[in-house]
Formats: sequence, C-alpha cells, structure tokens
Amino acid sequence: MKKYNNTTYAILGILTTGCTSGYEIKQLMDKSLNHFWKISYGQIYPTLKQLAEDELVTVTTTSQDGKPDRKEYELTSKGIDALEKWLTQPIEQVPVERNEVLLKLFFGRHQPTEKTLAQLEDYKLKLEGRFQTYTTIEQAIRTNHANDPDARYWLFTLDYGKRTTAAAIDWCDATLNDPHLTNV
Amino acid sequence: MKKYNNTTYAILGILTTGCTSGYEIKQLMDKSLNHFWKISYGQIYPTLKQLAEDELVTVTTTSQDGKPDRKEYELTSKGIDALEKWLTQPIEQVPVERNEVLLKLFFGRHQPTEKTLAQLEDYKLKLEGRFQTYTTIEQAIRTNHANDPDARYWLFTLDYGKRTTAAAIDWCDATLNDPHLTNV
DNA sequence: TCGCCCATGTAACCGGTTACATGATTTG
DNA sequence: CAAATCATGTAACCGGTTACATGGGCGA
Repeated sequence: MKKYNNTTYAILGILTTGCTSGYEIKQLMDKSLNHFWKISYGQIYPTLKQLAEDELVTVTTTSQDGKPDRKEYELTSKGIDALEKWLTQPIEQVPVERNEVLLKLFFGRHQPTEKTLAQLEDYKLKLEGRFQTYTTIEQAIRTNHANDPDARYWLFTLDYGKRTTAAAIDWCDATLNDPHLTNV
Repeated sequence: MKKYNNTTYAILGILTTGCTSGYEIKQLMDKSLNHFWKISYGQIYPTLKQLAEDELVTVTTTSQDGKPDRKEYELTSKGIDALEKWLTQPIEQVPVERNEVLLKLFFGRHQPTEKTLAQLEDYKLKLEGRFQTYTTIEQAIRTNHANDPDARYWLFTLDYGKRTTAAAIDWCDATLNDPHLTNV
C-alpha cells in the first residue's frame, strides 16, 4: 500500500467525522485539531484530488443554486483500511520542536538581562493566552459534544496541550526568578 | 536591514561560541541546541555563503596538510549587530507543534482500545528516553562548562525540555489510566 | 581492508504557506 | 456599499532533508 504523509491521513480521518467538502474539512480542522495539526487550502485541495485518484475517496460534484459548486468526498473501504492501518503504526520518533524563544535565550549572554526578562514575560503571556484557548475549547466540547463518541479523544488531546503549556508557563516563572539571571 | 530566517540567526549565534567552520558549527549544534533547533549541512553551507556575501561574516580559507581545506568564518560588527537586534525582538507567535501521536489519538474511535494503549505506551517510552538524554546533557554541561558564561543559558533551555517532557509523560500516565479509555 | 573522521558542497525532492483568481450571496 | 461567507483552485516561493560526490588520513 502506498505511503502518505501525516497530513493526508489527517484529511482522511477528518472525513470520518461527517464533513464532506474541502471547505468543510478546513473549517472543522481549524476548530478541532488546529492546536496540533494546522493545514491550509493549498494542501487540502491537491490532497483530496490525489486521494480520489488513488480511490481512497469518491467524489460527487453537486451544484447548489445561489452557491458555488461543491465537491463531496466520501471515504471508500480502501480509504478506511488505509486510515486504520496508519492509526496502529507507532511513530518513528518524537520530532524536535523548534523553539524560537529557546534559541534566543541560548544566546542570552549577548544581551542585557532586562531584554531577556522581557522576552520571557512576553512568551509567558502568549502561553497563558494559549492555555485559555484550550480551556475554552474544552468547555465547548463538553457542552456541545457531550454524547459524541469522538469527544473523549478530543479531550485527551486538549489535556495534553494544557499540561505541556502549563509546564512551559511554570518554566517561565522559574527562569524569571532564577538568581543566576536576576543577580548578574 | 535585511531579514533572515531563524536558522540563519542560529548560525550567526553559534559563531560567537568559538567555532569557525561549517563542519564545527554542525558539530556544536548537534550537541548543544539539537533538542530545539536541528540543522543539516544542506542549510549550513549555503547560509554561510549568503552571510559572507552580505558581509555579516568574513571568510578565510586555510589549507591544512593531511586534511581538506577549511573555511574559517568570523562575525563582523555588522553581523553582531544583526544578531543582537534579532535577539531583542519578541517572537511573533508561539508556533503550532505538530504531534503525530495526538493526531492518531484524535481518531482513536476507529481503533480497538488496546492499540491506542500500545501507542501511548510506546510514546511514553520515547519521551522517557528523551528525558534521560536531557539529564545526561545537563550533567555534561555542569561538569565541562562550569565556568562558561554561556552555560547558564544552556541550562535554562534544558530545563524547559525537561519540564515539558515530564508533563507529556504525566499526560501519558493519566491517559493510560483514564477510565474513559480503559473501561469501554 | 573496512569504516569512520575530517571537510565542503549541490541537486532533487518534499511539505507547506501565501497570495492570487473567480464569483455569487448574505449581513451589517 | 462594504465586508464577510461560501467554495474551489493554482503558482510562486520558502525552508528543510536526503542522498550524493569528492578525497585524504587514521585506527581497529
């Protein structure tokens, strides 16, 4: 069986949740797995085309009056097989997450301490904003998708985001208060 | 002033730590900021060429007997300015970190629970390995670079890695023991 | 002798974003 | 009247990895 990249499987997977068009896929992704897998139309449309060629999905074009034409994609059994096979494969390795703040901090010696502190404060604020976003999404899922069988899995991914973000915020605090940084 | 990408600044920054050739840059990066900023020769050599053209660094080719020619790069004052200016700029936004395990977990409903558990166990093992690596590097810095003025900043970045990895491991444990997952 | 270390470099490729083009309808 | 929403798509570009080419020295 042909190998695809993870983004292709993300699209395949999202097709199981009831959305059918490229436009809908983008919308659903933006509000559900945006925090760990963002994608753009520049990927979605060509990928759907490819998936149709490979018969992992079928296409039906429907014309709607007053609205642009719409292509509806549906998973084939071949598509479901491919998705399920991918799901069970363990990941090869945990990828390195690039972090611009750490990169700047790494060269912190070439900068007055107050600038470093400002950088950390700014980062902390951004992380706190992100944490808030996670909490908001979590509430939305709990109220709007209480009976959705997918919901529990979505909450797991949010919990991951909250925990790692909280740890990063704690690190900001610890570093901001580190005597090695403040008493130079 | 021209804008460069972060990798270019990473190279610029690493040139302040005493290494001079492309080969040395790669080596130092592999053992110091590899955990949050990996790069390959395919980026290093063309970037150094560009930096020399833009006069942020100077080049001197030295021939060594018994060894291949070697190009030594040195920061110019213009290069130092560019680096310092970049250092103080706050980051635009915290980037989305793609996570293949979360992506698979998100579609966990289409998989038997035991497979999901296996995926999580595997992930946890990999994270524990990474945590160990961080601890090892930390010890190495404390013993080999005790008096290096850069060392404290390096330790901050390691602390970040340790904290966020530990949080991810905790999440694995919590999810593995979550009754929503184990009693289906 | 095999493979690693030193050392530089490039071409092909991949994954992804951004900006653009098109165009009707609805909402403020 | 402007702007957003619905809807599809492509071309240019960017950042990055991988694989390859070259070639002497050195240790097991």
